[in-house]
Amino acid sequence: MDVCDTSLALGLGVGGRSTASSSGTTRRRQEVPCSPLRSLMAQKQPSLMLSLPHDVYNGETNKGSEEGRQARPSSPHSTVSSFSAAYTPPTMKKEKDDGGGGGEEADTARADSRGGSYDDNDDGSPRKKLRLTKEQSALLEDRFKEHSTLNPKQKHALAKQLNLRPRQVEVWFQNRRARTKLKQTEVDCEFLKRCCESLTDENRRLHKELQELKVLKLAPPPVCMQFPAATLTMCPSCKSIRAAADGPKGGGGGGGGAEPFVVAPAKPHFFHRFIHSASC
DNA sequence: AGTCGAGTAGGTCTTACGTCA
DNA sequence: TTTGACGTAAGACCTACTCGA
Repeated sequence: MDVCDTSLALGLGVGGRSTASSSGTTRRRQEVPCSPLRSLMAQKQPSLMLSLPHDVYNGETNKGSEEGRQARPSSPHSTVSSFSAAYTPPTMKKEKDDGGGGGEEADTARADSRGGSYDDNDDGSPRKKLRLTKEQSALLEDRFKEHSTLNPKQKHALAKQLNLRPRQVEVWFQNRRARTKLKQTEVDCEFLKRCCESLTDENRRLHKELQELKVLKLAPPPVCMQFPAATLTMCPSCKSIRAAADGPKGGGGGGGGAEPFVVAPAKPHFFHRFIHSASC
């Protein structure tokens, strides 16, 4: 019999998500993309196969997620535009019904009352960058925690509430998603690194054990092995292995008080979280 | 140097519309 | 004339990248 190969395969199947993580099928992702490693981390146990399923994100996807779909204007000629008053591509129609947002574009142009840092100047002078107030940021954060994406209705409502343009809200969410994802990627990367190190150590250890076993195999069998298998019994409670006193053949004079040979319960030498299932 | 609002490029998806068998 | 399939344009929205305050 051959000794099986105990080397560990460390498969880091980093499924290539094409740049178009928007692998197309999704329109509106409702939540922060669930990192492929989330589940792994949840287990707190690296697996031997650290594969990143090709598109976990798409698992969440919602070809059928109608919330976003419904929220979306059903026709190019309908309703809501996410573009701000400041930027309206020539080809685009001005929004007609804007869900009551018709007037809010005017509002939002004067978005900040705290210094007018954001003004739509037609005179060509560069626009100053907006800094959101603490209150605005806090509310946006709250909403982001609830949903990482907004449907147009929510966007307009939030914009109105914050006295911002819908476009600004939209951009904030876009940036927030991007930066959340970036952070998550860094965390995932760190986690994978640790997994890799851990598995490398484990592999090394198993190789060492394998060598030891090979040496043992060449050595004379341990004492317990000198008994015929049929004469060995294991105590169900203490798991001790005993040589049965009255074996089929050799009971002979054993019946008396002859203390049978006792082998201490074997430690599960090979047990390890990584290989437990495999060895069982 | 890091943060963050904003612009842009390029992608997918849906809808409306025209054409054709 | 009607109808279904198909191609296309337009618009909306997304991610990724980038810039600049």
